[in-house]
Amino acid sequence: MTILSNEAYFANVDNKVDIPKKTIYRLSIYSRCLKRLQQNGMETVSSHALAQAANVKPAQLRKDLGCFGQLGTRGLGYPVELLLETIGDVLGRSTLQPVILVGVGNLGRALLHYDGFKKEGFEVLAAFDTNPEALKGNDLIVPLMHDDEMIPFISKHSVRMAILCVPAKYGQEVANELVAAGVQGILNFSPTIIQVPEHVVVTRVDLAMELESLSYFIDQ
Amino acid sequence: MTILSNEAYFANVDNKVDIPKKTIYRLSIYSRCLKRLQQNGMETVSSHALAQAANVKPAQLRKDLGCFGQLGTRGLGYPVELLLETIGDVLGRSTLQPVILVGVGNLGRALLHYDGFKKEGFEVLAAFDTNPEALKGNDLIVPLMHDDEMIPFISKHSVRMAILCVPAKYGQEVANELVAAGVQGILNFSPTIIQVPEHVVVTRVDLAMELESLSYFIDQ
DNA sequence: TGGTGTGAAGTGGTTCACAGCA
DNA sequence: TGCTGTGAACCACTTCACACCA
Repeated sequence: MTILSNEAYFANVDNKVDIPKKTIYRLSIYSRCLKRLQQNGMETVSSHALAQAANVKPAQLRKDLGCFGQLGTRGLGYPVELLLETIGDVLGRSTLQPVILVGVGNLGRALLHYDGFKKEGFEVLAAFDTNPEALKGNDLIVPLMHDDEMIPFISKHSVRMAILCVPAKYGQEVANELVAAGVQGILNFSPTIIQVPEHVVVTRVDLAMELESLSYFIDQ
Repeated sequence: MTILSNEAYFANVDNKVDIPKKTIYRLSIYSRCLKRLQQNGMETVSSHALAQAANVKPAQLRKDLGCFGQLGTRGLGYPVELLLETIGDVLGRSTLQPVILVGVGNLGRALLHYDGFKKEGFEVLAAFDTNPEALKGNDLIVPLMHDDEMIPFISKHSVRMAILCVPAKYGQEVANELVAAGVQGILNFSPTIIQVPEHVVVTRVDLAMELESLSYFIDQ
């Protein structure tokens, strides 16, 4: 099993070029910055300028972009348009990725209202909870269903990614169901470590932990 | 300025022993696992068992714990109690850390209801928003105030950490205020890169980005 | 025997520094 | 001259492998 626990990592898959895991992560950042530049009518950027916007070193940016061959022109910089396209291709954002969300507590509900997902190419098809009736009153945008319907739903809609927001003690159990149903990527907000088979990728976002390590790094 | 962008890092501060940044991060995980073990009445754990629970290699766990000197006994394992205490000390969780939250949108509201923070030793003292009146109806547990009151509040209560949930376009602006008021650590949920002075630490949690990179790593 | 502690080797990623092209 | 592309040096962390101890 592979945990991309807030840093991390993966062995590369055959048909893809060998792109460092961290580079992939940064590509998303570059993409954001480039969109802003594009809106401002910029047509080219130097590695220096883009790096500054993304908060990395220029050399790092060039190395990252170097994975895709010759993209820039020396003495000039990189064409914004081309860069955006290339990154989009690599991240596979051409089509809208279907996603489901499990566990409609406070956090789950907030994430359902978060519009950033759709903006970045993900569509939350449905949300699942053990007690959907209790939540009916809320103004949810997506269909809310009972857990029992989850597995057939995943198969039917070929869902490959899930956002997991259930309480810690149900994390593993639900993860097992997700994996059994064919989910290959889990974004885990449950404050627990889940064990999954080799081919499944888990990214953990643990809010309390983020605060905890942050507090260590600030001067005392 | 230092960005602990979901991976992380930092140069170490003088008076502390040299603990790798990633180790700090994992200590939080170990702590979680140990608490569970403690509740189950376990008194000792082997590096193998704890490593498995935390999803790391045994050698890694031992290296991590090795930073604090001799903790375990050969042939037996580590005493759960002692380990928890030691980790608690290192992470500085003896006292309740005061924190504020800025930007009470969907995400901000969800985080205010999230009980994991207090459980891990953080207390959200207050929340700030540009339009607190509009939110008055909601059942918030913490005092909700207007942005204008933020800077004096930070000084008055010696707040050193802030959770930033404002829309992207206000991210930098609010961050500047926070820093000016004396905040040293920012947990940034705004989907934007913020620039801060050297001594301030920023951890970014970008939900859409997490999904994006996750989607890259699942098999196609 | 079982399991820690740890030097040494390995790995992945970052940064440098400079050659080379517009 | 300005800025990219990239080998080589560097660095942080991980993993191995084994000495050593209860």
